[in-house]
Amino acid sequence: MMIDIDVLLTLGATYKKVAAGEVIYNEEGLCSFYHQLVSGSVRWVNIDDNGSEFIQNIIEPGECFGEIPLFDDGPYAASAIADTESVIIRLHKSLFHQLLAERPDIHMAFSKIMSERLRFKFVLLKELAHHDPEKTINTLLTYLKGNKKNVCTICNKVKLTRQQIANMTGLRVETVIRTMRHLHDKGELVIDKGKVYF
Amino acid sequence: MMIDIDVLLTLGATYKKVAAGEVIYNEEGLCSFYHQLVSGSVRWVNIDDNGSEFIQNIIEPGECFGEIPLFDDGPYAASAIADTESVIIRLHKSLFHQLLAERPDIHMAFSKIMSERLRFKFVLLKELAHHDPEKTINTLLTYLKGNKKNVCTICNKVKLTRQQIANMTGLRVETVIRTMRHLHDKGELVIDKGKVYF
DNA sequence: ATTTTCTTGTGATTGAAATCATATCGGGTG
DNA sequence: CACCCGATATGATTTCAATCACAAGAAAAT
Repeated sequence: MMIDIDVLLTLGATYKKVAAGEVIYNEEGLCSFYHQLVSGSVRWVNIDDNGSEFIQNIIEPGECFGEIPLFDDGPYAASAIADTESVIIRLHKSLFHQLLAERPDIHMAFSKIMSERLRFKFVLLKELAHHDPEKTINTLLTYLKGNKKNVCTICNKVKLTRQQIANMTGLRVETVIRTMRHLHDKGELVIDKGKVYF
Repeated sequence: MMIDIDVLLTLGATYKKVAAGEVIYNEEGLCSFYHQLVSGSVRWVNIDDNGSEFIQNIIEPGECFGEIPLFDDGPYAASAIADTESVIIRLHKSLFHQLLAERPDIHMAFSKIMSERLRFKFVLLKELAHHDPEKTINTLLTYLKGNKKNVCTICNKVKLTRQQIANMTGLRVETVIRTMRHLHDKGELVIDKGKVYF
């Protein structure tokens, strides 16, 4: 859990319900709110001219998102789109800064989150630069597993569609499918009803 | 300038001189210090099994580096190597945290730096995923120019070797050379004595 | 229940960057 | 000054992911 919901509500944060597929904010837009996901699923994506998506992050309940412009005052670095019907809680930027000033412990927790996200980018960037699909996918899945991100609530394994893996790595679906078959043959993962469990 | 040097010295920070090529700390190593570059140049790199380097960042005087593990308590995400003879100033991790607690303004400035670095990773990651060398190089150089990073002190243009660009983008030198010749022919940059000015 | 859409799946072809080879240039060093 | 090394330069070849084409299964929408 990022920031306690009661704390946010006390300061005047408001709930917002978004439908599946709804755009919460757009890349390049200006930012006036701190966002935290209460329930559902939100993906953080860059969409290019041909409509293809690069997934920067898949946000789970309790996590914040869109935090970059809260500090550097630039535009949003990526769009946020609801994967499923979701509830988010929003706090106005100025109140958010007030909160950080009053609660150094929350500010520190925030710095930790930013560090973790930066570390994830370091890892993935290094891996993408190597142009080795098998290593890239393996590193991504291992990282997610180690950080309990995008894990199936029932079986405790990382659960992503191959399309999502493709969109997180810049590889094509076909390449991901073929590469994962390799990993599957080596017994490093389970494919059940088409879905990947790592 | 990141943190005022006098503030650091008052808290007990110490100077350290490193020779060109010297490794300041190694990837995967544990972190006990806040690092800030006083003079010289430091590159922040991942080195793979075959010895090829991926440059995460080229640090200039006044900037901090190696800050990720200060917050998430993991190992260093990359190695720091001095490009030229450099002077760094180091503050013990515990004292650094004490400083942040005492000086919310410094903590906030730090959050801003982290945001900017995270944003840079977002931009580059999205670009690498597209597999378009010309766009990747153009985006990298435009970003650096916009943020006045790695800019020539005399002519105010971004100044990098093509090898460095290759190491920052995961492209091969030959590809960068060929691509930049294109950009040069289009008049978008200047090549002088082999060096690139954008 | 049926249509539509998204995802998986697989083979054939292509294209662009990686790789290999080799040479030259320029800065720094002993 | 001569030497060396890193960076630039360029052509030839290779390789492997992208692309194309097409099919079928699963899930969501109507």
